[in-house]
Amino acid sequence: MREEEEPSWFARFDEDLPAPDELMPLSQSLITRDLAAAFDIPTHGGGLPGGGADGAGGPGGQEMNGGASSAAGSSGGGGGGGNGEEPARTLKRPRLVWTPQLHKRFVDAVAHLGIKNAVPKTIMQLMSVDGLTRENVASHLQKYRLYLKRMQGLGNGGGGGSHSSGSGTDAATEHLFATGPSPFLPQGRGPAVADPYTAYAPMPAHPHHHHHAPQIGHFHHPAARPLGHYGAGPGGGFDHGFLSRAVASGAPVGPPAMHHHRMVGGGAAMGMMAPSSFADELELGSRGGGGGGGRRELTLFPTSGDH
DNA sequence: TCGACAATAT
DNA sequence: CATATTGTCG
Repeated sequence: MREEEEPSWFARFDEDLPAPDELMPLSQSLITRDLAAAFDIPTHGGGLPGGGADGAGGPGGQEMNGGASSAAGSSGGGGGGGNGEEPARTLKRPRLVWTPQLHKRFVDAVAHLGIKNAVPKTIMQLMSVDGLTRENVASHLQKYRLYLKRMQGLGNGGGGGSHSSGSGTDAATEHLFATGPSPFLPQGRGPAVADPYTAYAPMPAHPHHHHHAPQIGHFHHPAARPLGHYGAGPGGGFDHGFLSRAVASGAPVGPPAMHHHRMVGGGAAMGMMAPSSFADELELGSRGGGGGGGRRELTLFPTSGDH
């Protein structure tokens, strides 16, 4: 029984979630491609991972070819060589690697916003992920919606089937938007929306029909590794994990120069934005149950219907 | 070859 | 802002 539904959710926002655990937005991923690939990034030799040492596994390097990004590269030779400077301008950004963590943030943001405010712009701001642009979110948003739709339309099966069918709503939905109109809603609008949307569920398995390749997950190539809490420096870095914007390592590789958020000119706008807390925890390596061997990692969300 | 993700264009 | 389309990697 839940008694009062206090706005605790956001209260916890600044409380239990600075999560240094995963404060690694895109920088890592972004650089991984262009910069790292081109000249091995100055990961700040210092040792970004502080101790980590966990090898991240190396940048896999996804596209070695020029592909899209290459260009920047300047392959040519000459020119660019030495640039010690960041080609902030005119550089195309590699590609966004939606790592599970990032996705979780995305989902959480959407969940907390409510379908009504779940618009790319707001989501992006709520996420406070550096380098993330509206287009990125928008693109992913549509994918996410499709996924939800798929699940809804199908009644349920989606979830993997494992859980019961039948019943109803997924647990996820429960803590999804339904309750909790954001306290910081723009105009205070927002009486509960209660949208019958489902949320993201970690479906363990899907009859992936064919597909021969082990294609694991999606974080295949990027070095994507949650490690490395960049941020806070030894001196106190950030106040309290508020905005994680600003990449530490020196070079926000990704974002060329977009430091201007344009707030809504309207007025009240949202005086919020600053929560950098989300419950993120990645559960990897599900071993065990499964069984058997069949380790089929799924992509962010299984989009497989059947072709 | 197809499948899927992300970017881009409308 | 949402949707459709294209390109690329897998």
